[in-house]
Amino acid sequence: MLLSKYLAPTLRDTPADAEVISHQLLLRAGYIRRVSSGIYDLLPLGLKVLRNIETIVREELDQTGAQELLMPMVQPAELWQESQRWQKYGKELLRFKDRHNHEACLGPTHEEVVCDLVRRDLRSYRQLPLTVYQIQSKFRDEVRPRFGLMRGREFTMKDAYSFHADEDCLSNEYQNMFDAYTRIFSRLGLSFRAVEADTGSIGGDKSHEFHVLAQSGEDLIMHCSGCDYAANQEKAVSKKEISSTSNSQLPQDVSTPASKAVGDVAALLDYAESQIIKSMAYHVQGGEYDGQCVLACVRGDDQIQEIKLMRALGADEIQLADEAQVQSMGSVSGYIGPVGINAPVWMDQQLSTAQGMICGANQADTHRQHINVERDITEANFADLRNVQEGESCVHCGGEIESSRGIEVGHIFTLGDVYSQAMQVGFLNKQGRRAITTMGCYGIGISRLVAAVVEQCHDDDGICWPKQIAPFHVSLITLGQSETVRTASKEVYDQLQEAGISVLWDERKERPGVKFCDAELMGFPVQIIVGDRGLKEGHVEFKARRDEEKTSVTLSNIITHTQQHLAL
RNA sequence: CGGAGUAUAGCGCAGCCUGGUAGCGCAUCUGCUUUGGGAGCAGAGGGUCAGAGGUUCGAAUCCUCUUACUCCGACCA
Repeated sequence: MLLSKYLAPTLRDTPADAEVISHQLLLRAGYIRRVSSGIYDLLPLGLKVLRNIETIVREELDQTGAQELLMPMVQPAELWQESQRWQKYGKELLRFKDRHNHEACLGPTHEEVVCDLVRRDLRSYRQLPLTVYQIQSKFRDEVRPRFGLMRGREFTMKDAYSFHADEDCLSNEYQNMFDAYTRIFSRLGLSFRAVEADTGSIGGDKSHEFHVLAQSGEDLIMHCSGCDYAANQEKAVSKKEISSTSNSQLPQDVSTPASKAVGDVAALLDYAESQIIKSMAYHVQGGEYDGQCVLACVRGDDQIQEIKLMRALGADEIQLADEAQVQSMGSVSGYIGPVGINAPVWMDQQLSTAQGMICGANQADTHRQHINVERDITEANFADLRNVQEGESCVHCGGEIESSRGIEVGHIFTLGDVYSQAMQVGFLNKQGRRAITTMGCYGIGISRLVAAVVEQCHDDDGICWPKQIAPFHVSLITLGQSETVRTASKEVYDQLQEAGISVLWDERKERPGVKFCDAELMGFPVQIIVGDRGLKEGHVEFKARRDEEKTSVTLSNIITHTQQHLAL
């Protein structure tokens, strides 16, 4: 391919609206262009990378015995109504009507469609297990698309779905997928980590996320320095040592004018922050407490983890209560406490045996001290509601918990029968009885991976693609316009292609500096430079993208030298 | 959806406060020179100043509304 004819427009300046490095470099190096918020053109270079990633994903999934198929992007509302998700999914589901006034949506995920497909033909346990997958465009009308390919509204995803006769079989496949994912991300040359995760709106119970470690990651993951334990912050647990105080005094109000924040109260009354019960009122939607307010409590030096709270409550959505809602609970904002409040109380389990605590007294400028949770808050429910913090101890090995930022590029779930029950994906089991399949689902954000790789593989000059997914193996750079260099370049160009090495030939009438800079920016693993200077001695120059130095190689050796470097 | 901001040539920006000829750098085109890490000189093209309304003799500039985009929060591959 000749660069002069190739649609790979590079930019000298960084576009102002690109925040993260992958977005900037992909725009500057001519891989992507923005069409609309969260919606991108993949230019030829970008598409090549995407396809190369797909190939690796495909190879590894085919290895597991999963079968590739392709489901539609446009999906009828009926299927989503059947699974109840037409109501539950919210605004991320882009809905519209066709010319017959039938409601439909753009698929953000394909559980409904795949269940509908499988249930039509599934008769017997003998047909199970079955795993299918597809690589396809998804559309999620994200509230806030950002960071280019990292969080688009339209994006390419590999999604796989497995169907099983029993839980053991599902566990098996889950592990298969876990292993396949590990191979995939390793082959992509990524530094990544699998972490325990919350299952979110997809539902089900067991779940791991695969995170590419990067400063720009949107997720916080907690992991142990001493063992394999790693979890998304939404899910992470830890041991926290708290020096227990015993208290025999009875609860007593204490005046705390203008002291709402935990720190103020602690300072005023000379308490440790961990002696304070931090109380937050939430308005709940969905589940047992639908439409009500509940009170959530953690120690003053902890943070409430709202995802954990939502799961404990079985809620679909929670929001901090507003002033009026706080009043309806019989309290005053800033002085909320679990004693005598007119609302269900949920406390972090660390508080279950706490003594000598202080909390809001539900009246202005007043707190209540000498609280023993067991004695004084008898109606409370307990659950893990707190955010794990760095430096706490691992529940498995006692090691220290550390945190990293990560880009979620894969997520695997055991779904159980959440969808198969709703969609009635049934079969006859060994006993001849009708049973419902148990399911797993497994996603990889392919287009997000393009960005994630760039986040991990770049330097000040541009992208440094791993050779497995680089759009071309070689940038062939011709310096000058002389007949000699052209002829020599053409020869190298032809021979590379014959050897199965893909090459983008920069034969433009540009100055050397421009060509070098563009080559670094685009980031192919190898640069071969043909100039009059070297040709006089019968050689060209070879430069690996990651190396500073160029080496001289004779014209006759350049192909094998390149082959060896790429290990093709 | 809440909060904050931006919108002027392909990209990066100035001009706006204090209303009066639409500008700079890079990119593009032509010519000459140059040619091993984003060249120099000379010339040229390119704009409904996001859109609509208003104020005014006169609006990129002041006012109102609309739209798009970005950033910060809650959701996700």
